[in-house]
Amino acid sequence: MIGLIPMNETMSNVSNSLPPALFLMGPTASGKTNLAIELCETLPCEIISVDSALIYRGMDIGTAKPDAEELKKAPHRLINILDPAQSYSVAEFRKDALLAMQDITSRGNIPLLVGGTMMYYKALIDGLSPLPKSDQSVRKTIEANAEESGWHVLHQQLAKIDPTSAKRIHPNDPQRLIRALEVYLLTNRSMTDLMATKSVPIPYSVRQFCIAPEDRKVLHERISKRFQGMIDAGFQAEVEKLKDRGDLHLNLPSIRCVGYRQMWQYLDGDFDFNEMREKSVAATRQLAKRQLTWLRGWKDIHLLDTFSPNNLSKVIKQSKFQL
RNA sequence: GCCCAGAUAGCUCAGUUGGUAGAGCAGAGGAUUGAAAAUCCUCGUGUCCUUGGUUCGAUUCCGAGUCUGGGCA
Repeated sequence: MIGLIPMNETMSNVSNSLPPALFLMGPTASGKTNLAIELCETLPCEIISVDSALIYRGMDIGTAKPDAEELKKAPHRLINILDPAQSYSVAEFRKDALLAMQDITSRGNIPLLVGGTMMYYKALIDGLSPLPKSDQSVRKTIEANAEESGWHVLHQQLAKIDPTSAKRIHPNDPQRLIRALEVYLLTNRSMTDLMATKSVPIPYSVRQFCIAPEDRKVLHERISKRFQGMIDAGFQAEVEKLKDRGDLHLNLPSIRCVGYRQMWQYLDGDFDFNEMREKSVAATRQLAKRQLTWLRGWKDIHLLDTFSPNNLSKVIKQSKFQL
């Protein structure tokens, strides 16, 4: 087995006894997938996807999922694991990813985690608190209450049972409000209370890399071109097929994915094709912006030269790690 | 060629009974614990098309011009 030994002081604060793992992060359309596949050609790596959209079967074009040829070259774990009617969670991701990492490590290879879902990385690295999983019926009850008395009243209720969370969560943020109330209804304990404990951090010596754009404009250009490419590749037909099933809708996490939501609304007649295109591209830019917000100030991360991730040796040299 | 309606933020537009203006979208920054490609917070100075006139003062009223729609020839 090949070990990666950190040469850089700032990144060597991990025990040498822990197995290595590589993380490759970056905003959407930055070229993560290509770089990861290249890395696999030279390093004994196996890829684990860190992406909340690639998990869905039948959502290929709009998620920029690696194609069959790429997957043959470099298989990705944690893609195509769910039907679009289902939903995933950060806790399930952490569990699945750790299992996959363990499997890869046990065979003497290095887990290479690639993707842009930053909360998944965060939870994987730092661990999660022992919170209950979501419960649809409880959520329905909460939503019905909100419908009746308004979100502000629910926020006031939260302030009584969990003042710390209420302070943290904005009254206009229904998603987090529901979650905090749900946790209390399911456990009779406040979210703040439960968050006092956290699962152990990741048992790996993690090397984190980021492909960051030197210029936002360049990324915007890539996003726009990529969306046109998706349209040319039959994105509309892909969404039509999902819509024709009849059991999917706009409230599902899958259909809320960037591009899918807008195409769905276009098919509903909410706006014309051009508007759909503009809204989709804008939503993708906004996604990239949020990803960059996570990345800015991310600890122990090494920046890579964005749009020329061509040469593996260069990457390794830049990474300040020695094989 | 004539008539009518427009011309205000990157875009779509509102508005100022004359005291130099504000929404939505886009954009920027931030948050982020089982939906996260989600959800939410904060951020608005721009020759108010040009040019004459009236006025203490015009983006606003009047005239002319330019451009863009629509109608009539």
